[in-house]
This record gives sequence, C-alpha cells and structure tokens, in this order.
Amino acid sequence: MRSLTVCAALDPEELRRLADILQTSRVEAGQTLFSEGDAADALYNVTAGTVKLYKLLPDGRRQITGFLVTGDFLGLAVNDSYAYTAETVTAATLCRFPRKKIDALMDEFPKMQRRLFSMASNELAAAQDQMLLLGRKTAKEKICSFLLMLSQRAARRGHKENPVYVPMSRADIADYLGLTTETVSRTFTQLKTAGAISLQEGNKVLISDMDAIYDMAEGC
Amino acid sequence: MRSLTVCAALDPEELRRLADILQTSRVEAGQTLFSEGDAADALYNVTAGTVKLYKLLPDGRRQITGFLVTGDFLGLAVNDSYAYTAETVTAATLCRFPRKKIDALMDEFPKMQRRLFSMASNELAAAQDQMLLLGRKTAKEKICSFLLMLSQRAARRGHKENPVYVPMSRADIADYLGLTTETVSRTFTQLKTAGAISLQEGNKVLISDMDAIYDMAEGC
DNA sequence: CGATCCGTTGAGGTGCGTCAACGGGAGTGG
DNA sequence: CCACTCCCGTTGACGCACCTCAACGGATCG
Repeated sequence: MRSLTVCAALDPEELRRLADILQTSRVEAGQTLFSEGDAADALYNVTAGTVKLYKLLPDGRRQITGFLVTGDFLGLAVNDSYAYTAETVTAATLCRFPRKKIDALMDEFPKMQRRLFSMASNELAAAQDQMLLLGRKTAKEKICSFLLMLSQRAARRGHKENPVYVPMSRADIADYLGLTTETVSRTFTQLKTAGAISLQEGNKVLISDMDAIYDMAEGC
Repeated sequence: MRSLTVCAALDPEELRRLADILQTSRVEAGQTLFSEGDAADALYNVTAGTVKLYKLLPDGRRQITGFLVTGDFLGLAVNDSYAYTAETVTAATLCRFPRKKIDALMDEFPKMQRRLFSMASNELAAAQDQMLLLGRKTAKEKICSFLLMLSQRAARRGHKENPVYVPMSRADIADYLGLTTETVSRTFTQLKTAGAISLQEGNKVLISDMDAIYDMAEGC
C-alpha cells in the first residue's frame, strides 16, 4: 500500500485497520467521481494523478475550487451531500473510504481525526488565498500566482520546482482563476514574450525569471 | 457563561474545564484583534458583534474573506502564525482560548475536536461558495447573494430573516465581494429602483421581493 | 482525409473601475 | 448655537481590462 498523507501520523495498528476498509481504484482522465448534490457516502484520497473540484451556476458558468494531487483528500461534506463535483484531469488512482467506517475510525483514533482537521485547516488557508486572488488580482497576477502555486506544490512533494507540469487545459485554468480561455492564452503569450516563461513539450512551463514571476504574482 | 457554539456537544465536565481557560473580553468597533503574520497564540470565539477577516496585497488592495458573528470561531492557523488580519466591525465580545491549552483539551476531549472539525468543514464549504461568487458572478448577483447570505444566517441564529441588518460599510462590502464602493452603491440603487429592496433606518435592508433576489443571486 | 478539440490571435464591445464632485450626518471647537 | 472638518454614501463622466465573437492552425482520431 502506498503511503497516504492522511495516515502519516498513524501507527501500524491504525494503518492495518485503515487498509481493511479502503478500496483502491484507477480512473481515466475526464471521469466524474461524484457530482454536486450526490449523497456523500465516501471520502477519497488521491494517490496518483490530478483531480479538479468545481461548482456550477444554473447557466453553466463554472468555478473550479481546487486541483488535487497525490496526498490530497476530497469528499468532506456538510449535509451528507457533496457541495461540488469532482472530475479527473489526468488518469488517477484513488483510495475510497466509506464514510460510515471512517467516522467510526475517527472516534477510535483521535490522531487520525487530528490529522484530517489539520488538513482541513490548510485547505481553509488555501481557500482564503484563492479568494484574494479571485477578488483582487489582475489577470497577469492570477497566472503568475497559479504557476507559483504549482511550482511550490511540486517542490513540497519532492519533485523539481521548475519546469512546472501543467496538466490542465486552458479552459480549466480559466475556470480556476475566474478568467476566460482567451485571456489565459494571451497572458501566457505576454509572459513568454517578456521572457519570464517558456512553454515546453508535454504541458510543461519553464519559469526562466522566477523573481519576475514572484513580483508579478503580488503586483510589486 | 454564554453558550458557545464550539461547546454545544460537550458535557458539564468538559464545559467546566473550558471555562477555566477562557478569557472574555469586550472590544469596541474598528479594533484589530490580530494581524496577518502575528504569532498564532490563541483561538477566539465571537459571542456578540461582528468581526471581519481580511488579507492584503503589498499595494494595499484588500480582500475580506469573511464576516463572523456570534458563535463563529477564528484563529485557525497553519504555521503558528495567522494567515489573515481580524478586526471588529461593530463592538464585540470574544472568548479567547490560549492555543496550548486548547490543544491539550482537544487531545483529552475528542468530541470537542470533532466539533471544531465540523465547523472547519462548514467554513470550507462557505469558502467554495465565495470562490464561485468572486470568480463567476456579476456585481448584481454578488450583492443579491450577499444579502441572502446575511438573511439566511440571521434566520439560522433565530433572528428574523427580513429586514436584514447590514452593519458593515460599503467599503467592507466591496472588499468582501471583489468590487468597489461605487459599484456596491450603484447596485444597491439599482435594486432599490427595481423595487426589490429598500434601505431602512439603522443599517437595515428590507427585501421586498425575496423571489427576485433569489433569482438574481444565481443569474436566473 | 474529414471531424473534432484545443490553443492562439484579432477586432470590437462592455461591465466595472477610476476620478471627481457633492450632500448629509457626526464629531469638534469656538 | 453655529461654523468647520471629516467620513461615508451617492451619483456622473469617462476609460480600460477583460469578455465576446470570430477565424485559423495544429494535433489527434476514426
């Protein structure tokens, strides 16, 4: 079994119990794991690939609230129903924990609950950063912040921070940053022309002037 | 001692222990409780009044990430430092829990930790709604969503849902919705002219056409 | 080799921001 | 009691960052 972030703080006994209840599954790109409003009967942990979460308005406008990668969990729900849709961006593998069983485990192992709480706190902080981005940053600042987020996340997972792997489409990036695909594309071109980045094979972005990207992410 | 939302699920013994460590304080309007980057040495629970949380960009642009009222808690931190500034909107009373002591209590009383986790999950869901608002809604949709949020929150706390008490300034509303004060003002005027709302004495907004506000909040 | 999807680029429009002015209420001081 | 100032909300005129609509090229696939 792959090491799971949720489980990092657990002892062997707890891990064994967890392994008993999880189901691992492989999902190809572009598949819906669950939809907004579905009964929230499970918690998921991403062990490979990228997953996006999004909410829709009645007329189809979409806001992507997060891109999840290895170690992230999804499926926290409020009223026993999911508040967002989850869809794979790339092929992915996930661990599925039935909610009833995980609730029971949380009572039994406070350390696990604490770990989940800590992860939820981190997500809350990330959500607040994203609100600042959506409410107050310009298109260029949004794109630079986005690239930096991906870079820093890759570094934290032990991958190289540059070039950055950007598996999602322009449409997904736009719906994450509150822009249109055209504006995303134009802004990439601007940054390319300015010599701050260059686009490479395989959906990779080379940040050639990291300092400039840092400054532009915060409007300095 | 007033009943605290964090404590709703606790038994008398737990409540007594909690009462031992909390400090209650009265704070007037416009005071800063703590600033972004400060050492996060305490958790707070609002027992009266309204508090706003915000983040700043280097050039002064501001994003308010939430307005907290009675029962809400604040002070969750990631790296032992606060990720946002907290400031009172109206005069308020708060309970302050030193972090070290609350951490110890959480280990002792899993029910309390569970309650905090559940509140964090709710905040996460609210944050995702706010991202949809900031990234994809128009000014009119934002204002209508905001009024509905205040109305529903008042109802949940046992107050009447209409008229809605709006204690915050146009500038605060603007920084919460990703707009300018002028646009907030103009949009209120539009809604007033359309007969959907009317402004009353004492910072109250009467929603005269609730259905219209509902529809406009989601772009129907 | 047509069909589809995705990213890019251009031309033009617009919703909201910017800048400015004004009026009312609250606080202050004479 | 009356100036005077400050702050807040409102309104108008104008500009622009980003959206909309459209066209096109390359990649993938049957």
